[in-house]
Amino acid sequence: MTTFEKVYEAVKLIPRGSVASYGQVAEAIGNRRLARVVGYALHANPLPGVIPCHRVVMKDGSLSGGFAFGGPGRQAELLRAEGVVFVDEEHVDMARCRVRALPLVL
DNA sequence: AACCTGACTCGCC
DNA sequence: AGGCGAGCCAGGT
Repeated sequence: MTTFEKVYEAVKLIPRGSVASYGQVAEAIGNRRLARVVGYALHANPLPGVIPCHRVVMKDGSLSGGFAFGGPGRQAELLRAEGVVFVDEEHVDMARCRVRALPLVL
């Protein structure tokens, strides 16, 4: 099981209507410091249609930026469609929508 | 095969 | 309080 695959597994476990920070995903695969790799993993091989990468945001709730998958605002659009609360146009309300306990991926 | 870099996060200055 | 460096992995040059 490569680190990338673990990342994908963890991200797939994020429940609908919730978001997780890169750090949380990294934590879920056993290493918080892998946060960077988590982001790179999603960028390198998004496995379109399988991995809800729109549910992964920075720890302060900010989205990845306009260069992510569908295009600028696409991520926010998808998240809102799932009922995720936004504090502003590009910041998720982490206090409410962040996953409480992301299962550990082995 | 080695080096650089990239959707991050935290700790130290 | 804000800026910078370190730690992690994989893929391209």
